[in-house]
Formats: sequence, C-alpha cells, structure tokens
Amino acid sequence: MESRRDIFQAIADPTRRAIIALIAIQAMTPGAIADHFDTTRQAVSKHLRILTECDLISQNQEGREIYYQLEIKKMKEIDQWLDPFRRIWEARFNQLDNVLANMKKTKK
Amino acid sequence: MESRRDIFQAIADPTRRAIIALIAIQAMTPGAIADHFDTTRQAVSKHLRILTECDLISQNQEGREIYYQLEIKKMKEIDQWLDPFRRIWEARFNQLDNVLANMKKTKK
DNA sequence: TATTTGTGAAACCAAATAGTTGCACATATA
DNA sequence: TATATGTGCAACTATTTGGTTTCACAAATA
Repeated sequence: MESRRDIFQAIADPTRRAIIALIAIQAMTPGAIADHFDTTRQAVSKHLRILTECDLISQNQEGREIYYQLEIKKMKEIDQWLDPFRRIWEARFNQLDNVLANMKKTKK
Repeated sequence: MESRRDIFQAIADPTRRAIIALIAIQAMTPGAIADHFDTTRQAVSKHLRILTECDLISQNQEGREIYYQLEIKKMKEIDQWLDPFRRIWEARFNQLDNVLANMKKTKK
C-alpha cells in the first residue's frame, strides 16, 4: 500500500538512524545488523524494508546472504533540503561578524 | 507527558516542514500559518506545540497575538548529524576526481 | 538426503500520530 | 459592557507505527 516512502519519515526512527550509521561504514547482512540492537531480526528486517522503499539503502545478494549498504547520494537530499536554512544561519553569523567589527571600531 | 521531543521526529511530518519553511522567512501567528494549509487552526496549533517542544521554534507574544519564529540554530543539529555522511560523499567525489584525472593522463 | 542457517512476509497487537469538534479564556473593539 | 477575535487545550477517532510471533523457503552444510 505504501507506494512512496519519505526520507524524512525514514530517518525519524532512532533505530533506523543507527542502522544508517552502521552500514555507512560497510555493507552488512540483516543478521549482523540485528546483533547490534535489542530488537528481533524481523523488526530490523522491517526497518530495512522501509529504508529500501525510499532508496536510502540498497541490497547486494551473495549466496543466501544479503548485504545492505547505504545509498550515500540519497542522503544528499536531506542536505539539499537544509540548504535554504543554511543560508539563513550563515547570514546571521555574518551579521554577528559585523557587530563584532563595529565593537572593535568603537573601541578604537 | 511528552518529556523530550526529537527533531527528526518533528521534521518527519510534511506539514511541519512546510510550517518551518514558512516562518523561516518571518515570524507568523498560528492563524496566519493555518491560512496556508487545508487543516484546521487547531491542527496547526498542535504542530506548533510539537515544534516548540523540541525547540525548533519559539514564540513571542504581542497583545493577544502570538508570533512563532524558527530557531535556526536548532536546525544546525540536523546539519551536524549529516556531517559524517557528508565526509563520505565528499570522499567519493574526490575518488571520482582522481578517476577523471587519470583518464586525462591516459589520454595524454 | 537431512539439517542448519539466513532471510522475507504475514498476522496480530499496543502505542503513537494527525486530524477533528467543542470548549475556555484573555484581549481587542463596538 | 457586550461582542468579536486569537489562541490553547481536552476529548474523541481513524490510521499508522514499531514491535512480536509464526511461518515459508532457498542456500549452505553434515
């Protein structure tokens, strides 16, 4: 039923964020990933499904083992969403810079 | 009861992301914000409550009107979470750079 | 071949979520 | 003062979520 998954919804869950961080270093099998958490392997499997649905991760079958890896380029979409806000906080920072510069001038 | 809110959970909802983008430009009242959406004012009010709980927005009362504004510095936390991943995709990009450089060399 | 291992999927469940309607209350305005 | 306006909060509801248990099945291994 869930046709289109959302990245932001995907990274909302702390376990999924941990999975992302884990497989960012190197591809891992569901079993190996599950060993890092308190939940069952099946719960991890569901998380992997959700992450796959929004293309944040991809799989690579080797025999009966399936290695999941992070699709790092998909993470860029979050970065892109952040971009206009980044511009705002950089502007604020520059304003602060000006304030400091003026303080220096006044001191002189 | 909701002790600690999570930024990632907060930005998971598309309406909340739209609210964030809206008040990033300038502070707005709940009524004015609600005019931009199909939902009721009360629903927007609940979203504002959630965004407030994780310090993504702050309020400023003026008479009977309450102006909500984005706490841009809180957005930086998302940027910081992204940081290790950013390092990864930049490394990939550099690798690609090397490939291109080598192709040039070979061509020569 | 029989068994173990690695995996996904279905069925079920408690809790959380996003929305609604209805209310209370303070601040403007007539 | 009476009324209109701006707001938050409580109660209720349908849906989604993250988890579990149980099962099916293919690939290794004895």
